Amino acid sequence: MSPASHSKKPKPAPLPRWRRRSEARPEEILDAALASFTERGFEAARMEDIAKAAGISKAAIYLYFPSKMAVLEALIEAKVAPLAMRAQELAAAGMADPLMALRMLATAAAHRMADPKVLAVPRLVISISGRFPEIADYYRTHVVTKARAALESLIDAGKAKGVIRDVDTKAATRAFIGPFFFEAMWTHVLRGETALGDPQKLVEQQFDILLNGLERRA
Amino acid sequence: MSPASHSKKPKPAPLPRWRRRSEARPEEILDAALASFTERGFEAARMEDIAKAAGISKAAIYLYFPSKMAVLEALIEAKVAPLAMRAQELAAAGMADPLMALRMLATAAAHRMADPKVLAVPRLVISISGRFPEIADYYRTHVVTKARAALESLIDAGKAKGVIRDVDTKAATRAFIGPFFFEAMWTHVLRGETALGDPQKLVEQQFDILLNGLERRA
Amino acid sequence: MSPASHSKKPKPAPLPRWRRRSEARPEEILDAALASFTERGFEAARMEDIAKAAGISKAAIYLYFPSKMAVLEALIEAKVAPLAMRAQELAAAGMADPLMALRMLATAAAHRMADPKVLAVPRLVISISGRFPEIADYYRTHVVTKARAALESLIDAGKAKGVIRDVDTKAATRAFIGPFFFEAMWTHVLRGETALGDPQKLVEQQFDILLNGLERRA
Amino acid sequence: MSPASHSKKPKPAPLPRWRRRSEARPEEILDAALASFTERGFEAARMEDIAKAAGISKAAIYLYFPSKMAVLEALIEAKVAPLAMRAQELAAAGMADPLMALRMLATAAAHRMADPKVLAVPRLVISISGRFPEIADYYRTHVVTKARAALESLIDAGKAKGVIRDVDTKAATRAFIGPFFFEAMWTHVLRGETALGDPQKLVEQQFDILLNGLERRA
DNA sequence: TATGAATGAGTCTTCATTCAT
DNA sequence: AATGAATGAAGACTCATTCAT
Repeated sequence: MSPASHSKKPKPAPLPRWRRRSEARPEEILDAALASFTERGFEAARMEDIAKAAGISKAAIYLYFPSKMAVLEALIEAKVAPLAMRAQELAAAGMADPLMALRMLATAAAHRMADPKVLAVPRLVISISGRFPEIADYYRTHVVTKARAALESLIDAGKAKGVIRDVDTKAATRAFIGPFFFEAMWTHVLRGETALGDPQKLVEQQFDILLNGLERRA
Repeated sequence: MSPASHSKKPKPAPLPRWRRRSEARPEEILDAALASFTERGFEAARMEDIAKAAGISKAAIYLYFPSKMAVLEALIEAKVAPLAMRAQELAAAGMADPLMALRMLATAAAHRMADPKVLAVPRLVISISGRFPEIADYYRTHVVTKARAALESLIDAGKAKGVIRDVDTKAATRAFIGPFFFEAMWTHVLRGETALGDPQKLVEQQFDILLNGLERRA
Repeated sequence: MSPASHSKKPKPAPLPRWRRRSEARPEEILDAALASFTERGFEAARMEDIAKAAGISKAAIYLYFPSKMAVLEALIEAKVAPLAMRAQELAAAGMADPLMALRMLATAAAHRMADPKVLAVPRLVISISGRFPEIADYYRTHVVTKARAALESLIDAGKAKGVIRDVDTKAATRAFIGPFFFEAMWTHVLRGETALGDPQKLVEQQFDILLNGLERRA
Repeated sequence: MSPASHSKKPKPAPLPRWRRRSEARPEEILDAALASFTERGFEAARMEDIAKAAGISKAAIYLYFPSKMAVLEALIEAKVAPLAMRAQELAAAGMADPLMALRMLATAAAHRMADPKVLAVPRLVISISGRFPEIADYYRTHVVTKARAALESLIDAGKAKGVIRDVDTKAATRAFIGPFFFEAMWTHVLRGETALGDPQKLVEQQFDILLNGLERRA
């Protein structure tokens, strides 16, 4: 799938300065849409609300996107693009000291997770995956797969360097991502109380187990 | 919250065999609804489709549930009740050998996860949590919290017995649940290929890391 | 129109004593229907409510009447029949002393008006007259026209006897009925406070004006 | 009660001529609604019909009124407002010669009664009074009570001036209104034949009795 | 570019009526 | 005679989308 097949992406190139504002419109719409979609779900979100949140009229959305579905697609695409790139950069940068890199990654993730908006897109993807499987595919291919790949390369590097045991790489990836993913869902989706206002603590605890395991050894 | 306020469940006790049918109706409807809700989302699911899937007319649903929302609530409640109980039983049964109990729990979970329907309710809860936070609360309170509690008691038991290191219990719980949850999402929601047709393998790999950690030690 | 063309009027004549009860059914239904129709209007009244009020099941109504409309027709017919007869009796009985007869009629009317149910049928007729003009016609022909005729014959008798001035008979009829009709609407339909708990007082006041006029004469 | 809570009446002041249309809409809708409600009753009237009669689409009604009920309320309110005012004006104007004023009032009423539409609102109120008593209250308070008050002040003025006998004022009011109200119902609701194409004749006859009474005096 | 007005295509929900027992 | 279960048809209301300006 290629989300964002909305045919009217209006960028005729050189526009006078005083029209810059309207160039920002699509993004404003997308932000408003993300908020609405997350809060009420794709179906229940009303174009009118999105418009209001974006500060324009309902009809104006159609100047930028041909349909509600197109807004969704553009939204996913827009929010996804940066992520894939960052994952690869981080992986590359961390080759020298993979354990340290993982720890930094986890710290960064824990900090970002404090912001509920970070989960917005994944939640949205989960909630519409039944109805629009192509979007799930798109998200998997462009985000999750790449993130996993980045992590796997770090882990493999760690194994090569001898600082990581000879574990199953995919399993190690799951072990790394899983707890954070779960905590995020717990906090922001299920609205459970986080034991830890301090993300740093979350990372430490998780890494303690991740690196040393649970079992008491002699 | 008490989801499932469908007021008309008629059970006057001893009905002739050939009328039993109507007693089964609510459950049939709930099953059909779960399928529809998961596949298309709560909003997009049409009562007509649910009815058709349950083999009755649209209007007949309203003999058993006063509204679409009530169907949703009844659904959550019905699917949740058994879970909470099982969690506590398992925990109790495993006090003697907590590590073994955890391993068995993981194995059971891995096996059940092969069935996409197992994720149906959690997915549904995630997808409507924005719109109906009370349902998220209900699910957290009645399912996730109890499952966590059961796991925590096992882990604490392990620590008491000296077979588990002195780790943060909540973190250990996350480390236990997270990877499975993540793998389930990957497979059934994001439709990613599972490397492992064999759930047993998944458990082993995950436990290898969980118990022994990642770090190579001297 | 012939209201009450419901084909299944079930009266096969000689029924065992223990079935008497079911013979009363049609009337109970009609009473319940009148209450419902008056309270909520013909359209808004639900067969289910009528049934409940009559102490039977919804389906049972259809054993006696083929449709909701038929219930309405039977109802009007049933409530109307006695009235026409009484009007003529009263008129006949009053020929000897018409003024006294009118006064007695008014007194009787005033007393009955204390009971809101008396207005039930007229209200019903008014409220459905737009939709079912035949019913309005039926009511006019069988009730109002006959009542007017009875009054007119009394007034004519009074004129013949010389106790009533040579006024327009129809106008006199209006002058007689109008104030009571208006007061009834005011009290029971518009829910206005009656100045008079005492119907007798209403009659006296009205007759004072009716007989003596408003104008002060020398 | 404050019927007519339709929140979206858009009047941002100076609109181009060719858009005035939309300003007239609410009234057009109300007129169409009154016709439909009177003809078929509130429940039986379909929004689609009202829309068609107003020359717009069903959905368009909802641009101006949030619900069918709101249309009803707005309707009552709109039709009621002018009446109350007029009653008071007339009363005030007639203080000098109350008998003449009453006669003129009656004449005006008789003429207006020739138009079936004049009864539309009262009929509507009667037909829904069971279901929506607040509307009956509203109508009583804002129309009937005021009209009565106006008449009563005229009658009291007549008594003060010595041109009207010392009768019960409320009774005199009923005697004045009643016959016209009854005749209107007879003609337009019960579809009875009016003896009088000539409203003037109706007034004369009625006043003959009203002023001089029925009884023959020596 | 921008929008207020308008609508067609739905969806939930209700209810008179029928059916099987 | 009686009823619980079931349904077809209909109606209020919503909303993505289009149109006129």
